[in-house]
Amino acid sequence: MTKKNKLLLIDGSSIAFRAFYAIPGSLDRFVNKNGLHTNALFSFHRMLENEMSKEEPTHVLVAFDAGKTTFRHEFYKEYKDGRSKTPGEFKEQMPYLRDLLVGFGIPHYELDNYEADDIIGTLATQVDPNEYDVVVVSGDRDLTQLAKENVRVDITIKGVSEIEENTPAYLMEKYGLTPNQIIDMKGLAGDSSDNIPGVTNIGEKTALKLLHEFGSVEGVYENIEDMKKSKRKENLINDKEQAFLSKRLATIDVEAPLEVTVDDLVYKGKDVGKLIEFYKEMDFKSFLSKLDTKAYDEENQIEKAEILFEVVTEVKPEMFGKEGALYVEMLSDNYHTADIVGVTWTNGEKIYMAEPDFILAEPLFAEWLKDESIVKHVFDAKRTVVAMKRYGNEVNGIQFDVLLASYILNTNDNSKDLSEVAMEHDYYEVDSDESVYGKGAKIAIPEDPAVLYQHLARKAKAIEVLSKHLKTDLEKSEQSDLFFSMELPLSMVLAKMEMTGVKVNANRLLEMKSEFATRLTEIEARIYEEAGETFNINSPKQLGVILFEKMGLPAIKKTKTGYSTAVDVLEQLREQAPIVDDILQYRQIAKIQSTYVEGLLKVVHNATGKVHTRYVQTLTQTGRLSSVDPNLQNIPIRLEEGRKIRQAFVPSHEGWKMFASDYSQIELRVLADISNDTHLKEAFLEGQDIHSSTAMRVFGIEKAEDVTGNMRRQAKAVNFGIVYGISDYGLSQNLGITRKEAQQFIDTYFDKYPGVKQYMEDIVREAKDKGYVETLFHRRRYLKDINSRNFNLRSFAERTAMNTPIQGSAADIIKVAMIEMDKRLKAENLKATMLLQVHDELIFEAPMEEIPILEKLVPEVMEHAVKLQVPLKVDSNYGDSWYDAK
DNA sequence: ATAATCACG
DNA sequence: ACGTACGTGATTATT
Repeated sequence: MTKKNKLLLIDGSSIAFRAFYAIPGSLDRFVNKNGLHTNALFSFHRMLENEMSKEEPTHVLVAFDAGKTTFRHEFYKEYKDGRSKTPGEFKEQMPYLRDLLVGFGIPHYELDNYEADDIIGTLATQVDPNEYDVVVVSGDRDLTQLAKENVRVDITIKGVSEIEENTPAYLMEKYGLTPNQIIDMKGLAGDSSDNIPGVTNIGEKTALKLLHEFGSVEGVYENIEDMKKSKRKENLINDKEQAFLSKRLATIDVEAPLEVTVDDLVYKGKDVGKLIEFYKEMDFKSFLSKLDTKAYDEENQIEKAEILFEVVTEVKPEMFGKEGALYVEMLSDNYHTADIVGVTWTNGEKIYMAEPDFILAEPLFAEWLKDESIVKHVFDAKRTVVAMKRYGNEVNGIQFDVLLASYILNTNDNSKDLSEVAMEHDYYEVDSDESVYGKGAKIAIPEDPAVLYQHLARKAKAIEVLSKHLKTDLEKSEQSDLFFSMELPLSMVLAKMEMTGVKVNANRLLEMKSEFATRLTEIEARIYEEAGETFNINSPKQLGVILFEKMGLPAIKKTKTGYSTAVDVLEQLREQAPIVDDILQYRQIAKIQSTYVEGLLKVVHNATGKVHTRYVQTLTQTGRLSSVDPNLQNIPIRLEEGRKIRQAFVPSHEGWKMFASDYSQIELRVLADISNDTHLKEAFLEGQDIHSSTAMRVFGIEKAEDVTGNMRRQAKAVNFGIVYGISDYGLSQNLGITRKEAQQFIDTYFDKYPGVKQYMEDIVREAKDKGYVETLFHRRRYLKDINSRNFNLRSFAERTAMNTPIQGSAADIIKVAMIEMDKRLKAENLKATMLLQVHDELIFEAPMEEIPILEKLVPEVMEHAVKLQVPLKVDSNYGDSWYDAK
C-alpha cells in the first residue's frame, strides 16, 4: 500500500491576525529598513516552519477570506459587524504575506463571497479519506466542526506556536460533543466576534448543558414544550428564529464552488531564491543566515554550478597574475592567535587552493604577496595582513576590501560572515561558515578536504565578483574617497598598531590583585555582618532581596526583572544604611579586579608580555572604532582607584616613554563648524573655555570671573546634551533637576545659539527626507525609524540624526590624523610608534629623545588633519606609564 | 542567550 | 501623555 497523503490547510486570514498579536509589544521591535512593520510576517513564518516540519505534508494550501462581503451577508447583513477596524500596521503586512508563501512554495487561494473556512471545509470534506489525512490550522474554534476520522483541526491557543489538536475524540472528551454539535453550540451561544447573535443569555456553559440533553438546536426546539417554565425557556422561544439563523451562519459551507482541486496543492518545496529576497526585504537577518542553502540544495538535488579550482602542490609562475583575489581562512575570530587553515587566490583566470604550511613557505608566493604593484582584492584586509605576517609573509598592494566596503555602504551591515555579506549584495553562491564548519565548541574543518576547498573557492570567486559591484556602489553613493583615502589606508595603520601591541607590567597587576583581594575580603565580611547573613553580593537579585526586603530600604527604581541596584539608586540610599557604602565600595573594586586586573592578565601574550587588541573597524553606527580582546578603550581613568590600572601599561623598551595627545572638545568644535553658529564659532576662535562661555550666555553673566562652579557644571551638562541630541528628560536626569527646569535651560540655550537650533531642525528634516544622515566625509547612517509613528522610536532616531554627524565627523577627523601620523613617523624616520586610539586621543611610545619632537609633531598633525571654521586643539602629555602621561 | 552593571569617549 | 540622554565591551548571574 502506498503511503497516505497529508493535506495541510491553513486559515491564512485568521492565523495572520493571531500572528500580529502573538508577541507582546512586538510592533515596535519588528520594523524593516523602509519602516514597514514585520511582526505578523515574522510570527506567521514561525508558524509555517513549525507546521511544515512537524506535519511534512504532501499537499498544502493557505486559504484567505475574500473581500468584505460573503454569501452569509445575503441572509444576515450584520454578519461580522462591530469589529474594530484592523490596524494599519497589520494591513500593510498582508501583501507581503503572499511573498512569504511564494518563498515557502505554498499555494494560496481565496474565493469571492466565501471565507477561508469554506474553502478549507470544502477541501477537507471532499478528499478521499482513504487517500488523505488532513490537518487544518486556524485561530478560529468554529473550524473544529470539520474534525473527522481523517481530519484534525489545530487551533492556536497562545500566540501561533502553541496549538490544541482537535480530533472527534478530543472534542468528545473536552465538551462531550461531536464535531457537528459545535455548530449547534454556536447557534445557541452565538459568537460575539463574528456578531452571531445566538440566544439571549445563553453562553457556552448553558449551550453545552442543552446539547447534552437534546443533541442539537432542532432537538432543543422539538422538546421545548416539555421544559418547565423559566426565563431561559422564554428566551429560547423568543429567539428561535435567531438560533436557527446563528446555526446557519456558523455552518461551514463544504460545497463551495472551488476552482482548485487537491491535485493543484502538491507541495513542491521552497523557492530559496524568493525566500532570500523576502528575508532581505524584511531584514530577517537571522533567517537569512540560518537558511542552509547547501543542505537544501542537496536535498532537492539542485546543483550550484561547481566552482573549478586547482589544488597547488607545486608553484608555477603562471599561477600569479597582476591582479587577483586573496583569501586566508581561519576558524576563530582572533587573528592574532588563530591558525590559518587554508589559502586561496586567483590570477584573473583560475582559482588556486593550497595548504597553508606548504604555500606560505614558497618564495614565489611570498614575492607575489609582497609586491606592492600587484593588485589584491580581499575580505577583511586587516585580518589578512596580520595573520600572514604571523606566518612570516608581508602583504602589500591590497586595493579593495569587500568587508570594509560593505560596512561603508551601510553601517548596518556589520556581519563578519562572508556569505552573509555576499547575500546582502545579491550574491548567493557562498555557503555560510556555520553550515560548513559547524558552530560553538564543535567548530571544525570538514573531514573531506574537497568540501573545504569548494567553500574557499566560492569565497575567492565572491571576492572577485563583489569587488567590482561594491566599487560601483561606492561611486554611486559618493563614498569612494571615504573608502579609498580613509578606511582602507587606515586598516593598514591599525594592523600595525595591533601587531605592535602594548607592553603590560604583569607584576604591577599581580601586586594590585593581591591588594584588591585583601580589601574585597574585608568589605565582604562587613557586608555580611551588616546584612546578618552571607549572600552573593554580585547578584543584583540577591542583593535586592537583602536591601529592599530584609532591610526594608525604599526601592527607587525597578528593572524588568526586579529591583534596580544600580549606582544612582544606591547613592540615594547612602545615608540610610552603612551597608550601602560598603556595597558601592565592593562593586567598584570587584569591577577593577575582575575586568581589568584579572581580565588583562588573561590576555597578555606569554612570549612578549604584551596585549594585542583588535580594533573592529566595521561595527559602530557612527564610524568610531571599537576595541576587543582586550578592550583598551575603556581602561579606568575617572576614579583614582581604577586609574592606577594605567600604571601597568608601559613602554616596550628601556628608556622609552608613553606619550598621549588628545583633542580638546572636538565634538563641540565640529558642531560649531557644521552648525555655522556665530557664537559657538566665536567662543572657539577666541580660545574661550567653552563651558564657561556657555554658562555666561545661558545665565546672562557679563564677566567670566562671575561664573560660579555650579553654573559651569550645569552648562557643561547642557553642552553634552546638545551633542547627544538633547531631551529635557535626559538633561533633568543628569543634573537632578525637574524636566521643566531642564526644558528652560534648553530653550535658553537655543535662544542664545540660534545657529545650533537651526542645525538641529535642519538635520532632522534632512534625515526624514533622505532616510539617512552624513558626516563631513560622507559616512552614512540610515535611520529606519525616523518617520516611525511610534514616539519613542522616532524620538530616538531624531536624537541619533543630531548626534551622528557630530560624533561621526569627529571619528573621521581622528582617522585622517592617524593615517597622516603614520606617514609622518615613517618620513621623519622616528622610532616612535603609535599604539592606541581612544576615540579622541592617540597614544604612542617613544625614546625619551624623541619626546620633544612628538610634542610638536603630534599636535601639528592632529590639529591640521582637517580644516574647520574653528581651530582644533590638542593637549599632550608623557610619562613612564600610561598613568603618568597625564 | 540575555539582563544588569559599570568601565571608557 | 508617551519616557530616554550618544557610542561602545567585559564580567557576572541567571535562564
